[in-house]
Amino acid sequence: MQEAAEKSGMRMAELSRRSGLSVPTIKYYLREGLLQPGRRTSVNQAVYDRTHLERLRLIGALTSVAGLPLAKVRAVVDAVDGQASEVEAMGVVQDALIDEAETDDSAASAILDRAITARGWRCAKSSPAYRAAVSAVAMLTTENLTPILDRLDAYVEAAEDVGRTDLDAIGDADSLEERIRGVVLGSVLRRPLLEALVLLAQQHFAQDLTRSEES
Amino acid sequence: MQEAAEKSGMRMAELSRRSGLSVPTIKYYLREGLLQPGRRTSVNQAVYDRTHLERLRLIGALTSVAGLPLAKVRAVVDAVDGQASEVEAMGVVQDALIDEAETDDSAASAILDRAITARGWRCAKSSPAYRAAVSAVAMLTTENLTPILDRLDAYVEAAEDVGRTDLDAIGDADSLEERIRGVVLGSVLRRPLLEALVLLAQQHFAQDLTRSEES
DNA sequence: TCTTAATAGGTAGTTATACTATCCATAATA
DNA sequence: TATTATGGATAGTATAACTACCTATTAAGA
Repeated sequence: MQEAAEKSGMRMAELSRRSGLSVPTIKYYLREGLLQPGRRTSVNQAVYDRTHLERLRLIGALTSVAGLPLAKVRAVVDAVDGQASEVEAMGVVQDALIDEAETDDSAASAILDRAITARGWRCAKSSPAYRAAVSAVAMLTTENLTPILDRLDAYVEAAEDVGRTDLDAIGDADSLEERIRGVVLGSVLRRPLLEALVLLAQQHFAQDLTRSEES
Repeated sequence: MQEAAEKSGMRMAELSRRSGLSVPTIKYYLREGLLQPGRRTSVNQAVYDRTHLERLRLIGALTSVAGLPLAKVRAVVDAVDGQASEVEAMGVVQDALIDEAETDDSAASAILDRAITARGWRCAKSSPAYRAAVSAVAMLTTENLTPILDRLDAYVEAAEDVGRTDLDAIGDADSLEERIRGVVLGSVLRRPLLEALVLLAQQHFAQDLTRSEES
C-alpha cells in the first residue's frame, strides 16, 4: 500500500481518506455528475487521480465555504470543465454566487447609476450582479437606511479597490486549466476573507467609538 | 375596514397581507418565538401593531437576504429585544453572520497578524471574526492561492474603509431601539450591497483585461 | 339574529436537500 | 482461499422550514 504524494493513481478508499469525504458521499457526487468518473479497469473497478482529489476540494469549497447548493456547484464545475477563459469562468462563478431576486426598482437603479458612473464604471445593466446591486439599494431604501445610502460612494470606492485587486490577483500559472481553477477558488475563498476583515475593522473602530462615548 | 397607514392595530389577516407572509408562516414564527405575541383581546383573538410588522420584515431580511437559519434569527431578535447598545447589537449580528469553522492554524494566524498590526488594528483574537479570518487565510494557503495572499494588505486596507464607513453610518435616531434596528438591518443589508458592487467592479476591470489581451 | 368567515392554538403532514445505508455481483488482497 | 473492497443501484434518513388540518371560539355582515 504505497502512499507517496507523487503517486496519482488511487482507488476509492484512498480518495475518501485523502479528501476527508465518506465513500457514500463520493459515490453520491459521482451519481450527481459533480465528480468525473474514474478510469475504469474492470467491471467494478476504477482508479482516480490528482484531478479527482482537486475536484472534490473544489466541491468542498463551493458547498462548505460558499454555501452553494449542489445544482449551482454543478454549473460551476461544468464551466471549469468547459475550459473557457479566466474571465468567463469568473462570470460563471459570479452568477452562481449571486442569489437572484428580481427587482425593477427604477428609483434604486437611478441611485446606483449615479454612484457607479461617477467612478466611470462601465458594466452591463442586464447582469445578475447589477440586478443584485439594485435589489440591495432597493432594500436599503424601503428600510429607510439613509445613513448607508448616503455613503454609497464610499462603498463603491472600496469595492473598486477590492475588484481591482481581485483581477490583479489572477494567477499566471502555465496552464489555462490551473488559472481557471485559481480564479474559481479565489472568487469563493476571497469572499469570507474580506467579510471577516471588515468585521475586524468594525471591531477596531467600535473600540474608538466606545472609548469616546465613555470620556 | 379602514386601512390607513397610521392605524397600528390590525389582526392576523392584515398582518399577513402587509408582511407578504402567509398566515401559517406567521403562526409558525409565533410558535418558534421569533415573533412576539399580539395583544390578546379574547381567548382566540389578538391584535398586532407596527412593531409586529417591523419584526416580520427583520426576520425576512435575516432569512432571505442573510440566509440565516431560524435559530440564529432567534438569537438576533432576542438581542434586539434585549436593548443592549448599538455596538453590542453589532457584535451579536456579527456572530450570527459568521459561520463557525474551528481552526488552529498558527501559520495562518501569523500571516493575518502581520497584515492587521501593520494597520494598527486592535481586535480580540478570541472573537469569531478573527477565527473566521484565520480560517480564510488557512484555506487560501492550503489551496496555494498565493496571488491573493500576496495582496492581503490591499484587502485589509479596503476592509478598513468599509468598516470605518459602517461605523460612521450608525444612525442618529432618537430612540436606542431604532438605532439598534438600524445597526442590525444595516449589517445585514450592507453585505449583499458591497458584494454586488465588488462584482460590478470586477466586470469593469475585466473589460480592460479583455481589451488589452485582444490588442 | 342568523350565518358566514376569521382566529388562536395545537398536531400532523409535506417538501427539498444532502446525504447515508444496504445489497449484490465482482474483483483485489492477504 | 478467505476476507475485504468496489461499482452500481435502490431505498432510507436527517434536518429545516414551512403547510394543512382541526377545534372551539369570536367577529362581522345581511
